[in-house]
This record gives sequence, structure tokens and C-alpha cells, in this order.
Amino acid sequence: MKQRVSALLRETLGREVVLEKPRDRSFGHFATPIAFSLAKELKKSPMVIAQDLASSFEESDIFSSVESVKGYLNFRLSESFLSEYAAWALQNTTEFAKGDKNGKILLEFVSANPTGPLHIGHARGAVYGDTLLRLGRHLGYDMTAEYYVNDAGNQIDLLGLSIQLHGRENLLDESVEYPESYYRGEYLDALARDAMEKFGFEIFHDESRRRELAMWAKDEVMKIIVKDLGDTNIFFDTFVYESTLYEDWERVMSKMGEGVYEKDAKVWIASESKGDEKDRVVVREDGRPTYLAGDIVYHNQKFERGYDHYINIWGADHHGYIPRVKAAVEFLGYDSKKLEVLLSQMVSLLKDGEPYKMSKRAGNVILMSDIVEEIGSDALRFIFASKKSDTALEFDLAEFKKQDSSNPIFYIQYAHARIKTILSKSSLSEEDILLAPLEGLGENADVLLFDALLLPEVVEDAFNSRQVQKLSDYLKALAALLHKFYYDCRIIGTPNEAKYLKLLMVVALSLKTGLGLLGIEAKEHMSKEDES
RNA sequence: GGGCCCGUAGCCUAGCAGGAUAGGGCGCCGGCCUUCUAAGCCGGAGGUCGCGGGUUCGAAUCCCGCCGGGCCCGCCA
Repeated sequence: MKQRVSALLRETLGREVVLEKPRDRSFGHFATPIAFSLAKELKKSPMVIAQDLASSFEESDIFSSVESVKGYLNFRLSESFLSEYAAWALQNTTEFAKGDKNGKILLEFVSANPTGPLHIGHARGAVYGDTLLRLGRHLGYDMTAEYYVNDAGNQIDLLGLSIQLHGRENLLDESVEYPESYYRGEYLDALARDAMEKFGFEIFHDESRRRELAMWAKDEVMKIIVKDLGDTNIFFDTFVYESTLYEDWERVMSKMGEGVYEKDAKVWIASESKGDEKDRVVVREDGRPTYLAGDIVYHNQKFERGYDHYINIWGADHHGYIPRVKAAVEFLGYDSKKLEVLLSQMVSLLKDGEPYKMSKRAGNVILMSDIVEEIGSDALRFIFASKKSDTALEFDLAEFKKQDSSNPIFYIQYAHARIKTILSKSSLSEEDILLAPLEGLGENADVLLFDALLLPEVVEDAFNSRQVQKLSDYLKALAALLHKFYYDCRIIGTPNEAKYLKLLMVVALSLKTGLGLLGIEAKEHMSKEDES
């Protein structure tokens, strides 16, 4: 819709024009302050320019009116244009708001260590990534969702040892002491039980088999992680295991050429010359690679697989890590501008205004699965999709358990369910409804129709800006318009029944499509649950 | 000390490629069910857009400097 308008403006005015949505509906559907920027070069007042420009659109059948007001150019789309577009959308529901973008994008997200279940911070990155994935795919991009499994390094040994300690304590009744940095939590007891069944109790004392235990355990933990993600409608296409990457190390190192060097019996990357604070060690004195080494091989592998663009979603605490990975990418001979790192900030939780208590059972973290159990996947997804991912977020669980307008997810789903209910109560056939022309609707209905048809622009904007909250905000606003329309306007049994129902079908389509892009199911009907 | 993010009504926030009276929501106050689900709608009070400069016809938005908060600054991952 906006593209059509933009194209027409470009054609008529011979230049690219900024189009915005006017604050006040009475100004029309779209507006541009173009006359202000032209004022200087034409040496005329913005009012006069806007007047002149407005008159050059008189012929267009897309617009019903083009007016100049205080220097702004305000456009009002014609009913026939909106009506045609709406009819097309209802005939092609699965195509609505889809784009024709090209390009292969590799999106890496979550990538939490396979040493324990996901916590609430992981959940945010997971939801953010998955929402971008859905948006990008809807727009036509060929996107791959990838999880990088850090199954090498100290934390894996620590996982093995932690299970041994849990096994000794809980299953063998030995008294053990957990040093500060060991893994804790209920899942370890379960892993220890399974380990005893599989390997026998000797496994808890055999230091030489710790690695074997750990490699088994990380696969078990990954099963938990994959399940938690699946419960939130998040699915990955590929998993890349760090442990499989190192065989490629020699080749990758030589590929970096002068980007790496030896000093003090260690191998360093010359990242300082590429904007990092200092050079970094990639291989320690004892020959063990650092975490960065794995990431270098991994990113080399990513680029060798040949995508047009790469997006990584990292926890904000890793932001300092970006320059060194970008440096490595450049040493490898690739364009680091193709690698985009998005950050997902901290999450803190409240419950009824008090800080949410971390449970000992969970190992003093807030588990994603606990929160999903408490408020549901839909609410969790909506919360994380409602705020810029790179801003710290604090939210109160209680707010998302309420069943009224203070809970935005219920508010939106109620709007959708209301439409479905009213459609089912009408005696008109779908055919009758679809044949009705969307004309002469009146102001309220016109606003609703236009907003419902705005979804494509919102989707594209949300993806391009990587700000998924634009979609959730849009859905909230659209739901509000629907509720208002519903209240103001009697539908069934009026002469306008068919066209109003058609309008509502467009709104429902927009809500359902939008919710789907947020990974949330649009409910067909809602029944009030007992408050208990 | 350096880097990144943030500072908008009692609380949570939108807007931040400069543009028309700073939008919402929660909470608070007051209305609306013989009408398709009141899980809704309408109205009201509440703002020095952290502070100070600068750029501009125009700054919440851009630049500089402060103040305040969070995160990070490992040969951990």
C-alpha cells in the first residue's frame, strides 16, 4: 500500500519522499513534510510549495484527496483503492503482508551452553530471534535458524564433575562439597539418576570417564533445551557443535595469514589493528584453544557456507566480544559488515511488585520453563516482543495472569475472538460478505479498514529496523480500534451487515497474521475462566 | 579509567534517519450492560521529555559537557 503511494509520489515529484502517518486522522492516511525541505532550495514558502504539489495529484485514482495544510501534504486514499486491496487480501489470506525479498540470511540465536536448562534471559533472545525469523521469512528471505552448541571447553568438564557430585550426594549418600562455580539444580539430580542407570554407579567416582559422562550429559541437556524452545514455538534448522570444529583449526589459522601470530608461546589474533581494544589470545601456552578460537572457526564456516547476510543474537553481556569476532571475520577475508550482532538485554522479574524469587531447586536462576508454565507461551512471547530487545526489561508476572484489558495479549485475542463470534452469529454466507463493496463505510470503519491493511508496512518496518515491538504495538492499537468500533456500531441486522462483516474479516486476518508472526495463536473464541 | 545500553506523569513505556497539540498502558477518579462476550467502551486528573549549552525556520529526536542507573572490560564460556 505504502509502496504504491511512495512510487506514485516518486513518479510525480521526481524524488524520494518521506511518508509518514499523520498523528491526527483528520489529516488523511499519509502525509509528507516534503515542502519544508524544498522551501530552502526553491526559495519559496512551504505553504505555496505544498499548494502547488497538491494540485499535481488531482488526476490520480489512488487518492480521493490531496491537500496542503500548513506546509504538509496530506493524502487520503480512495475508497476504491482500499476496497480492492482488502478484497485481494481476503482472497489470498496466506499471501497477505508477504514480501518478495531475496537473500539468504543465517540467523544464529540462543546458543546457550548445553550445561543446563534455559533461563529467562535466554528466553528473551530466543523469542526475539524467532520473531525476526518469522518476520524475515514472511517477507521472503531464505532464513536459516541456527544454534551454536558450546560443547567444548571447561564448562563441559564442569558439567561432568557436577553430575558426579550430585550422584555421590543424592544416590550414594556421600557427603560432598560443591565449590562455588559448580552447576546446581534439579536437572542435575535427574541426569545423575539416568547416568547411574546407563553407566552404573562407578561412573560417579571414575575421573577418567568424566569426559564420557559429560558428552552424554550435554546431549541430554540439549534435549531439555530443545523441548523448552519447542514449547514456545521456537524451532531450529541447524545445530553446529563446537567440538566438531577444531579439526579445521590449522587451515583456518593459515587462512587468517598475518591476522594471527605467536608470542610468549601463545597464539594471538591481531584484533587491535581492526579496532579491538587489544590483541587476544586464541591458543594458550598449553595448546588449548580459547573460546574465541572456536568462534573464529565457526564464523569461518558460516561464511564458507555462503549466505548474503549473517545475524547473531547475543546476550548484552557479550557486547565487548563483537570487535574481536569482526576482526577475525576480516582477517579471514570476508566483509564484516555482513555480520550483524544484535544484543538482547537483561531481564528481571517481579511478582506482585516483589522481586521474583529464584528457586534453589532450579539452581538459583529463573527457568524459562517455570515462567512458561506460570503465564503460558503466548504471554511470554508477547512480553519479549513488546520491548526493544537491547533495553533492559523488568516485568511483573502478575500483570500477565490477569484476564482483562490490562493484559495486552488477552486484549488482542479478545478482539480476534469477538470478530469470530460475530461472524458465526450472522446469517449471511461468506459469499455474500465477500461480494459486498467496502464503500460508504463511514469514518470509524474507514479508519479501522486502513489500519488493518497497514500490516504489510508494519511487518517490513519491524524486520528492517530489527524492532519487533513495532508489530506488537500495532496489534494492540488495531485491537483497540476494533473494540471501539464494536462498541459504537451495531452490525448484525443492519443494512450494512455484509460490508461491516467484510471489514471485520480484514481486521481478523490482520490480527491473526500478526499474532502468527509473533508465534502466538489467534483464539477463535474465549470463555471466561473462573478467577481462583 | 574505557566501552555499550538507558533516563519521557506515581509506575511501565511509544516516538528518537528533526517537523502539525509528546501517543499508549497500569494505577487513581467519574460515567456506560432490555443491544452481536462489560475479558469491552467513554470521560477526567497527572508531563521542566534527567540537567546545561550548541546546531536549526523548527530539538524528546542531532552535537558537546555534566548528573543518575544497568551491563561489560579473563589466556571463563
